Amino acid sequence: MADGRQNSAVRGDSLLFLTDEQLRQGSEAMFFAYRGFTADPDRILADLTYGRAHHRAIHFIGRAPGTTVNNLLNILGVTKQSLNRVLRTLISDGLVKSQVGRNDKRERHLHLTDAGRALEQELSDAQRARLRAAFRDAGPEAVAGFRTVLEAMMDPEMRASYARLKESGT
Amino acid sequence: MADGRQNSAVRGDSLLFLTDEQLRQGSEAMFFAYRGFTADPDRILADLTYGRAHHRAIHFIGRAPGTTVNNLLNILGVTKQSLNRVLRTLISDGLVKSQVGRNDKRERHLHLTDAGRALEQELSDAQRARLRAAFRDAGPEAVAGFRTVLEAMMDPEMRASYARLKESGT
DNA sequence: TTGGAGTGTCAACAAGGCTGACATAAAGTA
DNA sequence: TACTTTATGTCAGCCTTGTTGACACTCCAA
Repeated sequence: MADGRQNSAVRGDSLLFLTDEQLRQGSEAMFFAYRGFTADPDRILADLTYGRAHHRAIHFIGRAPGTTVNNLLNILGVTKQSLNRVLRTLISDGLVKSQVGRNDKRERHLHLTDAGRALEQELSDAQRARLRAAFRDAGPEAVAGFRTVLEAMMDPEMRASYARLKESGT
Repeated sequence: MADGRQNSAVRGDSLLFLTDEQLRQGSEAMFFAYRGFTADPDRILADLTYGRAHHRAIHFIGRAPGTTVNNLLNILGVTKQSLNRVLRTLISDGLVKSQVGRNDKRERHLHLTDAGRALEQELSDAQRARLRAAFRDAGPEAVAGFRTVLEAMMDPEMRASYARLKESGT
């Protein structure tokens, strides 16, 4: 990929960060970084019978206690069958409890049990340790940029879910 | 959320960007963004019989033509059985060709065929379109920060692979 | 009362990870 | 030369996690 033939490059110095080569490096950075991002929790989960899907369920239940199955479905973007399989094991293993809704008894509200919270903590700690080191090394401005780009990369519905979670955490 | 992005982070000496809440938002941003990142190529691949694993193989073969199986194995971080299954279909479908090494005849050097290059282009274009839009919206400084943080998030071996690819592209 | 929403579950299947075992050819080494 | 190691391929079998399709049940709302 010679820099001469990049059409975005010829428009001016300010757009050099949008060359195909830069974008390709961006994708590769995403690929390698995501590997690192999931590596630590994956190691913990491998010892249990759990996988990444369990981690995601535990994470978002912990983040939004009392959430319904349907809401979780929207956040995770999988089928109810797929989620249900995961929830079933988590419930029967006593990490998650499912409560019939008071207003609408069709809904199930999901909460972590103490054991669930403990595992959530363990997984989050592992993941956060890496992120914390990365953030600290990169510095506040880089972190702000990191989040700006990630947010711009999301699908609109995902961006909305993300924003809702962000608000609920403050 | 009082003032748009809650950037307690922009003050250089403050460590508020390292709070657990900020880190948690960082993980969630990674999760949602990665979904967006893979969504477009996934849609193209779904129509063919291929999956994300095929995309990755095609991408890195296209990026480093003539690479050996072992090298690809290290970059992708999967087992040879897993990679071989993917390569077998790509070769028999005429997207990738495998050549016995000249110096070391045990090695196989992998190249994309014209058809392989065409698919690689189609997939890259889809993925780059989203990345380009995100980069443009976020601006050069944010993109620089994005890459700094991602790089800091990688495992050292991945960072080395990433650096090698980065150099080879310039 | 009926339709539809929210949920759970069964069955079947596919992709793509994994391990283990074994085969082959080529290269390196004692 | 004989032995070992490396690079690769392949078979078999297992797991997780995604998918579709079908069906049942409960309950809300029109």
